[in-house]
Amino acid sequence: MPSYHPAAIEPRWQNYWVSNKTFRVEADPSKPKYYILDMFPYPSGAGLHVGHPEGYTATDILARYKRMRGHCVLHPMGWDAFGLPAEQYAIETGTHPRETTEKNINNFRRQIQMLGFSYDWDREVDTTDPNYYRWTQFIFLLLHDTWFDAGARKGRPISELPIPSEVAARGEDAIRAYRDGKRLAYQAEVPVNWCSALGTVLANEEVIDGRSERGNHPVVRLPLKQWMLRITDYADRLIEDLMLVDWPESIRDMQRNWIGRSEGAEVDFAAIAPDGTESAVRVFTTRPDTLFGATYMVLAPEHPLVPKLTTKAQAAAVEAYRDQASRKSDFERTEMAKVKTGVWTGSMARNPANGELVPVWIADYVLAGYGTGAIMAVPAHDERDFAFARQFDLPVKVVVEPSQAWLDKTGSSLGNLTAAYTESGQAIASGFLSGLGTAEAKARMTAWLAEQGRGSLKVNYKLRDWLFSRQRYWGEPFPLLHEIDDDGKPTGRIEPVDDSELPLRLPDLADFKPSGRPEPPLGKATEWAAVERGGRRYRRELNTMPQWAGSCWYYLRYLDPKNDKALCGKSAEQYWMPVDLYVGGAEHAVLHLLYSRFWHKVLFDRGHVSTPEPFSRLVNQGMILGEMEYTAFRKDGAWLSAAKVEYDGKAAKDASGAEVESVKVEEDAVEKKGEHFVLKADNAIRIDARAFKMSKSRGNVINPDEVVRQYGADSLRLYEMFMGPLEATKPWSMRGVEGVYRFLTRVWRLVIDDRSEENRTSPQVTGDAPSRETMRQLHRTIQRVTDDLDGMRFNTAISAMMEYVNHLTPLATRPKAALEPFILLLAPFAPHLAEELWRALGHPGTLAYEPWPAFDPAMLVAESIEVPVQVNGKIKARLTVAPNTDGPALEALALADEKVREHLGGKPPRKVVVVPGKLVNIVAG
RNA sequence: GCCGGAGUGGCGGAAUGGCAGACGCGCUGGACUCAAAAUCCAGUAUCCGCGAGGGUGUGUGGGUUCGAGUCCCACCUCCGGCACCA
Repeated sequence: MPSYHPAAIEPRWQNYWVSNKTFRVEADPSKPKYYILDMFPYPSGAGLHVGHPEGYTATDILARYKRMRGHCVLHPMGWDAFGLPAEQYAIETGTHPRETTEKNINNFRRQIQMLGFSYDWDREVDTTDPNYYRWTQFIFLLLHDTWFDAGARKGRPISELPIPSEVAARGEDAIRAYRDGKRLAYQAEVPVNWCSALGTVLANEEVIDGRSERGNHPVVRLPLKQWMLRITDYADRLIEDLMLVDWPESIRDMQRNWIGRSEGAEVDFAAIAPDGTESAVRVFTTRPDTLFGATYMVLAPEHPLVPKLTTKAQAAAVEAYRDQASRKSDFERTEMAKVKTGVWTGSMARNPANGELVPVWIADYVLAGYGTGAIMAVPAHDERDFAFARQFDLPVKVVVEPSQAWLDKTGSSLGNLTAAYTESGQAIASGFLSGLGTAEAKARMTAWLAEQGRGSLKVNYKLRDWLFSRQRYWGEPFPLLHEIDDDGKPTGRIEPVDDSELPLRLPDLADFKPSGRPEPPLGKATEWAAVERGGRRYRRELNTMPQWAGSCWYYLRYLDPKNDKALCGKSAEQYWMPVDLYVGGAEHAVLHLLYSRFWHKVLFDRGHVSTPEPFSRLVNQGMILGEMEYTAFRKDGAWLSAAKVEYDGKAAKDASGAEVESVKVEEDAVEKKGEHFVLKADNAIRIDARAFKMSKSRGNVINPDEVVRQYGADSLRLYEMFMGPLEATKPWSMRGVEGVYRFLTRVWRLVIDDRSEENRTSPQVTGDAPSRETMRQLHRTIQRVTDDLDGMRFNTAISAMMEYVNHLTPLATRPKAALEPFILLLAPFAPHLAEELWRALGHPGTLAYEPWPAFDPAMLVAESIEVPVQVNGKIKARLTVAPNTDGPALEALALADEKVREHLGGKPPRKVVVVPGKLVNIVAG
């Protein structure tokens, strides 16, 4: 075979690896383990895009590298295959989601195998396989069986929940209700997104600006009984244990922000209703130190006390406001944030600190779902309250002394603030707090409130409990039974399905069309849903689990995928866990990773896993954009400079908001002038130059099948790694693929005689000893590639190998001893080519477990090195010296240099800085 | 608005505080060829200069240092996330 022909060699090696099970792995306690995991994909109908192989290639390279370094490597792949698209397709065509899913999985598997990844396919998992979701159901039952012991800060079996005697006294049903109220999985009335036009419930991500993503129909919020998971109980541990993992700080930050822990106090205000009765209105504040500055209160429009506190005179206004607020979507409520709205209820409340009466308002800037749904407003020290007070002319009372600098900067005075002062400072006009600093005043006020029985320390979270049920077909059924009475009504008693009956399989449906009512499709499976046990009648839970469920724990199933006694065996778990490296897209930075961590902690508390955190190290691959695009703009046939155009990638508008035409221009019609690209034909016309996210509608999607067909899998792998740092966002370039392909071709020709008809090594490949310089280059390359792999710097590792090939190419002979270690270095990156060349060099079998080449530091020393000499920081001369020349010798050589003396002009230097082996800098007088 | 990340040739990008632009793409010239492709060789930040050579350069402005792409301060732009969470 004369020339490099990936289409011939790649499938052959892929078959070899699969049929020899080259990458099958079993726990081997004599070796160090390495668990390297990819975020498994949702097998969509569109197939793989080039973003998938980016992370997969990085992990594959490391997996192969670690094997060669003698690690026992677990590197599995599977499918996150429940989800909406297959169900939508079923609704439209009647094809069972099972069929669609199977087809898509087969296509994904084919594409992934075509890229030569070294997965252990014996461990493949599929979340829709009953043998898999049997254990998803098991974990749900475990959550249902667990309560969170706040004292011990851990989850414990519900059987260990202490029952208060007054509850016990009320009998079995009371005990049952008490337990149900404490379980980590519980039911609650929660609003869902109901779209009557589509006749279905939608996920949050399917709702955009209060309308359905498909069809743009209105969506209303409708309360429905839902399963919730008590993730908020684990909020503190989820924050604290971020300290245990080696993750990007940005991701940990995002998780902390998402959880949004804030410490403060709950305070009771006594609100006086129009009928004269008092009711406590509880507020949450992080600034109890400013209580003396509270000049009004605000309740969320939905707050339950609103009707009671509304006076007759205000009733109409309040009712109108509440009605208006209820129809606003969350989006509108926040988008309109610039202008604050609200209505006075007509009532007053007593400030517990000073007994003053303050008006009670309702306003939608207070959220019903956070804290207590009510606040004390301190306009002097809170921006939102300040804006509201301005809007409605409410009093502003300063109780924290601003710094003079702040007053100057904002042009404020104590009697007349122009903005809220939100920083800390000394309390003033605050009774017993006056004179204290903010931190101390907070503590003091909280203690005082507690003494008075009017408040207490409180921690709140932005994180809400996890809405865990979906009104969908294609998801895991809940293994729960609702008891029903003789009239067919639920009694409220819920029985878990016995473990021995798992998996609880999804029933087959003939018709996947939505029922038109906000009820789950499983309601149609009447036979399946009706169950009788011990003379009692039950109806199965009809909701299904969200897509997150299966992906929450899949990393555990890989450890022991065939186990039918446990989700994974103890010894496998103890050997392999935790995951050493987890690679995936940043879009899962919060939800998937938070949910997984939560489940893992529950499994940990209940003794199913032995590590507090599942993923020791996390790396996010960057996004791959489409090819660079140059866009010019035209209006009425005349070019318009991009400087005058607003362009979002789709529509272009000029300054007046009128639509303008956007025209794609070729690269060679464009040149760069200063900061911007302009038309070559007319330099006054600026061009928009950008790379966009790949999307079907844009038509800039790169299909990996096509790349492999043209250049081969090794080139695709190499290019994806060569583009730039793994974490960076970077644009695709077909020419770049061609570049690495040429590199691989050069490697091929280094070894194979491409003029011969047969596949034989080039006559230049000899058994000679390599020259000293070649050995130095080889060892330098080994060192660089090894260091770069350890630091996941794939792009520079490839550069190093290219440099080495550039060194070897012009040589008259290519000693085997210089080639073989290099082939091993290349193997993780371009495994098919490396295997082929390894065999051509006379080695039978696979190189997958050959030891990684070691470098000898003694070989790295060059015979001579060049040391630059600077005068006043500018290079003026170069010295060629022995590598070990010491400082004084370098200094003497530098000062003796003719050019240096010229620049010094006979004057003695003021100072000489010598860095041996690096440079000499002479500071002239 | 807040929290992250990033700004380096025509492009992707490289540089433990010590020779800016490695490597690749593109481009230019040359070799090979009847010719082309492929391949190989040489050049390629920018300005001045025929040249030797010299000046300027890592988003902007300041600073620290013998020396700054790298460290510090202020600002600008782009990307990602969050967004009335009291």
